[in-house]
Amino acid sequence: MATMDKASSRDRLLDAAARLCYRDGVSIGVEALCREAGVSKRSMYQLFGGKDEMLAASLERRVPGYDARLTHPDPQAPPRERILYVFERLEKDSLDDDFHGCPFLAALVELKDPGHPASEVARGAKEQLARAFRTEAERGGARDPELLARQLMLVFDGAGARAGARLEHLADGLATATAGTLLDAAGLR
Amino acid sequence: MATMDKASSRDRLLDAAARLCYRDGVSIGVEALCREAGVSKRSMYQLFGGKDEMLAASLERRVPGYDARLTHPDPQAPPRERILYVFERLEKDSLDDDFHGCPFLAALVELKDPGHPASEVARGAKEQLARAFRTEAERGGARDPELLARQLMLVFDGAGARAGARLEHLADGLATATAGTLLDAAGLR
DNA sequence: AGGCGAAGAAACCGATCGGTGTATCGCACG
DNA sequence: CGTGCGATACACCGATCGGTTTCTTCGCCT
Repeated sequence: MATMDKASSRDRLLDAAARLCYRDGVSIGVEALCREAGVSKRSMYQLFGGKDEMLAASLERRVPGYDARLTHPDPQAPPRERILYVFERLEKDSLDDDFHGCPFLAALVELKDPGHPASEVARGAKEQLARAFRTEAERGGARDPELLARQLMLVFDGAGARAGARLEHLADGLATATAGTLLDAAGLR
Repeated sequence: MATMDKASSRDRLLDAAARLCYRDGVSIGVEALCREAGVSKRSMYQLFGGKDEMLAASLERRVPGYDARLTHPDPQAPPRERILYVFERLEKDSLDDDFHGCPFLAALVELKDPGHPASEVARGAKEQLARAFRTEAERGGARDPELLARQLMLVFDGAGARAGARLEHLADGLATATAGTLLDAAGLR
């Protein structure tokens, strides 16, 4: 069923939404989204019920890949390495010309409504990264794992936002160095 | 000239733009802006030439007050105190129900175009704060003042964005503590 | 008092917004 | 071979977008 040219209408729609919303912001029109996906507006509304729901679904779909991209390939690697890997990845990604920061934070900033379905998805995604930091901080014997995780999130989101807004170039390892300083101070071996 | 009910049309327009854009985002309509300011669209276009220019002017107008608000009242205070004062202010401001983070960073995130007149103003405002950090870092004898200033900006913008997006509560001094750790590591006396 | 310019109100422009209604098409299934 | 459903194309809805035009009103200056 569905026009399976390559992917389902639903998937093409979610991909188009992810790409265009990331590039142009969530204010992008439904018409443009559907045109890009090669799907009729009618199908879009039947599949998702509205722009807000589709936006939320689109963000949700990005979560696993986003997390995987930031996760050190070796689960046994030392906590410090696994944490710093996240910042190294961020720095590498930020070199891309079409890098615009964390898509979840951007969505939260753009739709200022915390009750928006997409906002809740985005919040969940950010909490997931914070939890990952916390877990590694505990594993590494940090003095205050929760505090360290929150500090790392400040640096991660600050670096992402600033690099995305072209306020900062992370090429010299600024984010990694800053995270490393915080790890040192937290006694993370 | 002008209806000087209280302030000039120009000033009322800039204030309305600052308030509404901060609360609802820069996608707010020109109509709503003018209605709020009690100024006709005609006058708006005569005064500023377009929405983009008015938005830029509105942001520019906020710069001095924004800087003043973050600046320690005593210019002779120790650099460490003057730097930490910025983060204390941020934390206090973030408690406000209608806090939505740094208006300049938000504008940069929302209008993704770095060439937008308002984006350039916003970039200037952020550079000004970075310079202030750098100056204090030098005064305090930090090991690498430029690096420290950039690190502090990561924390400042990360904290502002996350608190504004309701991802974090800074009430416990998270930002100040993080900044303090970085100051320690930089050897800032 | 007369007149001039600045500002306001409101209609208007084409385009787009999110969202629907309708009629057609194509394909799988009975 | 139908039949029915899912997807499409496309017109359409009222509202709003940024921006312009017209007309009127009002305040100030000579």
